[in-house]
Amino acid sequence: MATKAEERSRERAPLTRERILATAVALADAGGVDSISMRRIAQELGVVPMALYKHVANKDELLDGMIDLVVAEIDPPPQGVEWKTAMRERILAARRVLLRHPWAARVIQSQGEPTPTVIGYLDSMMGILLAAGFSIDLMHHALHVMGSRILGFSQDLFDDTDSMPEEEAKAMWTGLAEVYPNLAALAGAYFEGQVTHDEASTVGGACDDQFEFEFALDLILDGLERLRTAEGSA
Amino acid sequence: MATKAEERSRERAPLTRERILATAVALADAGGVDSISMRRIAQELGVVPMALYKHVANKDELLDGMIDLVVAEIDPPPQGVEWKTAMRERILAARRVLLRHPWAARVIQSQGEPTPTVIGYLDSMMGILLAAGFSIDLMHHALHVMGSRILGFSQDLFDDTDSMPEEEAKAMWTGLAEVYPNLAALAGAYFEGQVTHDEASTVGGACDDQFEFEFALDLILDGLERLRTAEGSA
DNA sequence: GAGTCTAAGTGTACGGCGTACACTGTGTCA
DNA sequence: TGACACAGTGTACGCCGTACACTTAGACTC
Repeated sequence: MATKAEERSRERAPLTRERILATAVALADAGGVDSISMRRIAQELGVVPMALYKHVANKDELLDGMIDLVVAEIDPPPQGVEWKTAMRERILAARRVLLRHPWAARVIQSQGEPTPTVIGYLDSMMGILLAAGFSIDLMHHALHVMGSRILGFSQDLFDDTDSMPEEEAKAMWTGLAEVYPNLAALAGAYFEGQVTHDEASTVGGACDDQFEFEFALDLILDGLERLRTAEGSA
Repeated sequence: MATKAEERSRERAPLTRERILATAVALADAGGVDSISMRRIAQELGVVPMALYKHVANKDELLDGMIDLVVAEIDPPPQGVEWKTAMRERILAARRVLLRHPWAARVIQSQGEPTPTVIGYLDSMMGILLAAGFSIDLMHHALHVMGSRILGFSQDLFDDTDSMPEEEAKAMWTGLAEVYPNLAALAGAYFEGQVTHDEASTVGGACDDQFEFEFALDLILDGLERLRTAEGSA
């Protein structure tokens, strides 16, 4: 009967939780979060929707599984460097992963409870702080200060004018500027080339996300470092 | 014919965009974000679902309208105080509003473009910074640093053990602590009463959200103040 | 008044969703 | 050989947002 099984597996690999999750992630990478539906995933796997439920309890659990897959991609923290560098590198590693899976930030936020994998990640972050001599109290505050940034994203309220034709971006900014005086200042500076950001900004966008992310990250890390040394000397 | 109109209005006020939005907000306040569906809102108003579409383009626009209603509740910034105080107060005012409408943070984040009302709010925040002598560049960075916190929330990854029976909370923490060594430290401190937070913590929760929010806010504001004065002297 | 025009509210219907539940088929082991 | 477990199927239900064609009622003109 091996023949039949082989034939079967040649025409279609058996369904597994892993295959389902991988397919779901690929689908989300390609088409955004809206393209993950149980029906769509099943179709991609050449299977009837209800088949998925033999390997995954429900959609919520599937989303958790997808998050785990993504978080597992984050490189471990570098060893033998001071805490600030370790934390900085790890967070930027997380950011790189989340940029590869742009849907993940939103899904992580909209899921209620963090998955064990996420908790494990947080735990290792706590480890870095405690090893550096942070008190438990300050470590606790530190996590709250960093908030979501610790996972490599910081849902901004404004995407600025990413990937918009220059002409259109200009029209938008000046349109807005008529109503909002302070936004006008920002827009003006942008079109004078006055706002530069150290590097040449990404493809003409008004705002280099990566620069802003690191700027904020460093401000926060420096603030925490000051508190840590103050705590140590007290 | 006034009689008939009066009779009609006695039995049911005419449908308006305002009435729809107010009902939607009330519904969300009462039952969370999942209880806002076009059908549910219509039912609440004693009207057929499609009637809503005469006053609201689609569900997305309805959500935008709800956000506007909420953002409009935020008190204006105090006048005649230094920038840090003004910003702090305004952000805490925003937080108070968002605590009254717990669904709003999630909705604001999941809507793509910010509404004009939100942009107006951000613009007034920019005004505070510019008036305090921030350069346009630093003002821009500052907004990114504050991120969502500027609107009074900071989607945390962990809700700690809010509103959970003490017994259950303890079991959860110690259960987690077996697998996650650093979390164990936090749990230990909590149950020894070692982590105190200045005030008595809210109804026995491990973690006083308000305290954490203000701690993070102040750390960030202090960091920005340092950058501002450094910039001024350069 | 009679007739027309407009806009508010209705009713029906479509294609999507997650998933409950009863089924079929196939491989394993007694 | 027959019992059993379990992967995958098929059908169906009750939600969802909303397109589109309709009735109805008030306002406005002649």
